Amino acid sequence: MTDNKTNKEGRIGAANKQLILNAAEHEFAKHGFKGTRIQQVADRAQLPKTNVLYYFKSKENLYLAVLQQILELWNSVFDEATKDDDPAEVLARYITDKMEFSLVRPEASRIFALEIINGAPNLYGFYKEQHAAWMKGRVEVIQHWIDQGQIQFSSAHYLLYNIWACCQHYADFSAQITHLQGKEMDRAEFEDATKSIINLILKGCSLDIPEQYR
Amino acid sequence: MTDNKTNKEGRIGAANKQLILNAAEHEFAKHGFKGTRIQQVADRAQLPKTNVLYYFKSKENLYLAVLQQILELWNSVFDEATKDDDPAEVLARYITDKMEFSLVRPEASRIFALEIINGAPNLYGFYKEQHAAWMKGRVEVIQHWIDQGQIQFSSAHYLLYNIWACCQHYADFSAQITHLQGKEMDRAEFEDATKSIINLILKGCSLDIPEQYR
DNA sequence: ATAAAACCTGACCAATTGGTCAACTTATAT
DNA sequence: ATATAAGTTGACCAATTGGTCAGGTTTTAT
Repeated sequence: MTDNKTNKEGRIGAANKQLILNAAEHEFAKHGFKGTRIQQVADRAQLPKTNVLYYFKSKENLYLAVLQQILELWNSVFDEATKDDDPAEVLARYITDKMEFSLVRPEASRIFALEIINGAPNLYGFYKEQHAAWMKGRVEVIQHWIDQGQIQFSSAHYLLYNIWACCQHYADFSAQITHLQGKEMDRAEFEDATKSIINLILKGCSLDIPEQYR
Repeated sequence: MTDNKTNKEGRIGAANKQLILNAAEHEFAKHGFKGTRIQQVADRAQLPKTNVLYYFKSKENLYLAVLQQILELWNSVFDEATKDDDPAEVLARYITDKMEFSLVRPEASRIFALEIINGAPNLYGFYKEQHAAWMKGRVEVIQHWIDQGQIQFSSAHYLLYNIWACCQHYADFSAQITHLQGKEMDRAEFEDATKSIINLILKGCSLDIPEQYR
């Protein structure tokens, strides 16, 4: 007795859905919601347009599915850090995780950025509260470190914003960086950039940089 | 003898063009190029759609005009800084200028970000070389400071990227910040955020923070 | 005064595009 | 074996939208 029994979709459906989601992520990242054509998604997935609409009832539905899939990957060990952890270790690891995501899933990062720039109309409802709760917990941990004098920074909020900004930048603005440097950043350069952010943030907090992140 | 003689457009045209450009900046920032409807721009400018197309031949033309207008404001005293200037002063001022721009022209910042995220297809040609030349000059100045031991940072490029990222963030992600803080940032908070970035970058470069930016 | 240029706009069109539908084939459970 | 569900797809449609055009009014230079 397989799980498929209770599930409406068979194995073909599951495979095709993933194919379509990947194609859609690519197209939405490149053209935004309005700019993306279902036909283009279908072409990239090598399926007829009608087939795309068979699995995802509408364009909006498809977009929401893409968003949801992205948010499931939006994790880091930082999510579970407590005030008893070492700030330098935790922050350096968080920056590393975020930069890794910018490197391996730049399109997911861009979709997220586009969504926020547009005022996050589609994240409302299934992400808003979750995100606010996450933020509250993380701010508490950081604020504790600040209060205890373990790190020096004016505000836990601004510290997090600055970390996000720097890491997100390498995904969102990769076109600009590629142009300015004459070629795409490779993994080695990404690691240099990661170190530069770790150095910046940790020095900014008056923290020593752990050996493994130097 | 006025300048208007040689100019194709009269004073009415100049005024209406500006009205349309402002409306277009708002719409493009909110919906992107594809998502923006000429009709919406016209409504916002309180003019008939045909009138918009009378002044700007096409949607693309209108968009390019908006972009060009934005780039004209993209200036800072940093542009003219030389290696003989004081790094702390110059960097603090640059951050202040960029944050001021994020505060007073967030929509312009967002259009720029959207353009870059989409691979900057429209900036090619009339901005690409100009921007690369600017970057080259600025990197030279910063690299000189690094070589002379005046500032400590691994790479002039990454330093600039990190500054941009932090400042741009407050314009592009204002929806997220507004949501997380429960209200829009006011000028006082913007100044706190600016100080936090100055503190971060200057400490990251092992620089003392000038009195006026504390 | 008057001609030319600039400005204005309602009516219209061709192309695009998200989505529906009905007829069909393939897979799967019993 | 066979009925039922899942998957497939070409034909088609209604709505949207960027853009044209022709005929008008207003502004401006002389």
